[in-house]
Amino acid sequence: MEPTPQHVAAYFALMEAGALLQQLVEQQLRRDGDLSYIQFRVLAQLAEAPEQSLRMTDLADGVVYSRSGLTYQADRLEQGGLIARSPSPDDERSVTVTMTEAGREALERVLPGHIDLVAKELFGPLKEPDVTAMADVLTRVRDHLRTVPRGPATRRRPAAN
Amino acid sequence: MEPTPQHVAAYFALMEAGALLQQLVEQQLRRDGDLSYIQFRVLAQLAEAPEQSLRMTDLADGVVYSRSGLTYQADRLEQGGLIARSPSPDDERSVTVTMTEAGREALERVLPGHIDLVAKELFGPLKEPDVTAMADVLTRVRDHLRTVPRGPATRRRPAAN
DNA sequence: TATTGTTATACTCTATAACTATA
DNA sequence: TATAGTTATAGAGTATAACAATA
Repeated sequence: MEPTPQHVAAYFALMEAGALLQQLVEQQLRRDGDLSYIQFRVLAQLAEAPEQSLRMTDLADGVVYSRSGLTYQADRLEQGGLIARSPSPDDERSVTVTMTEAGREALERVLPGHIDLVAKELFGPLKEPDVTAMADVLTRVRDHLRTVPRGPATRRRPAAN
Repeated sequence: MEPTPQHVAAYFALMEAGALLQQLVEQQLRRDGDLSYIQFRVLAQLAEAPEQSLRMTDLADGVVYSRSGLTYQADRLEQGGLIARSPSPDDERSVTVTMTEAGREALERVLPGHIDLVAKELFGPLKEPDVTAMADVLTRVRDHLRTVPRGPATRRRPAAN
């Protein structure tokens, strides 16, 4: 299975573009709101959730994280006053995470620069048809990749024990 | 500047596809050759270089790394016997990094699985025209992103001091 | 027994600044 | 003075396993 130069170019371009864009995004989020990308995604998920609340497990699913890793990030966000944790009403084992007013403000403080950055640095060099093609192709790639078993972060139930 | 749903979809798909693919790649490299992606890239660069040798600075440029970060990785690779460091002949300040035979073997041990993985998980869901479109669009995005000043890793000379 | 979440711990990686040596 | 590279150190993030509490 020899890959063609086109395949090699596409692979490298995806890996490098993804890494570079993420670096820029993290830099912007850190500068404008002292947030990591993970923390930004946690807040963004809470913002879309009913009552700005989700259980820890639901957040971990969305962010593709290990449990303890999410606990770590939740600790950070709680120390900063951006989220609050409370026992869940229905299931006493669960912890409900709620975005605070300060959390919403942090998200809103960061969003305009975020949108600007993406518009300028990602879409700047593209024309409309390019955006359509990119969304089409990468959505299919992402949807496939989501189905591929990954390491510890995804393995909720070890395959064979 | 309201982004269209197409723009949002393209942005999220790129970020997530890039992250998922990188996770899979790192998992494969670790499993097949106990290499991190960075270490893999260092070895790949050395493999293409004349006499399998490059200076530390050239490597840092290629891998987009801070100096001390590269020293750390070089230490690891040297401990594993995959590279060797020697004083440069022309410039006594420089260190020339050379891939050892064990380094080449590690690279070759890892490459088939790497190519298989990418063929299957990245290009599996795509048809040929998709690959062409992806290479075209993402190459332009990457080339633009390369020109954007990033954080510490790139800042060789601080802007204004 | 299984699930939710936390804790303790160790490890990897990255960044900064101070430092040595050479150009 | 500037450049190449290392070192010391500190900090962020992640994974594992053990744990407590609830289902």
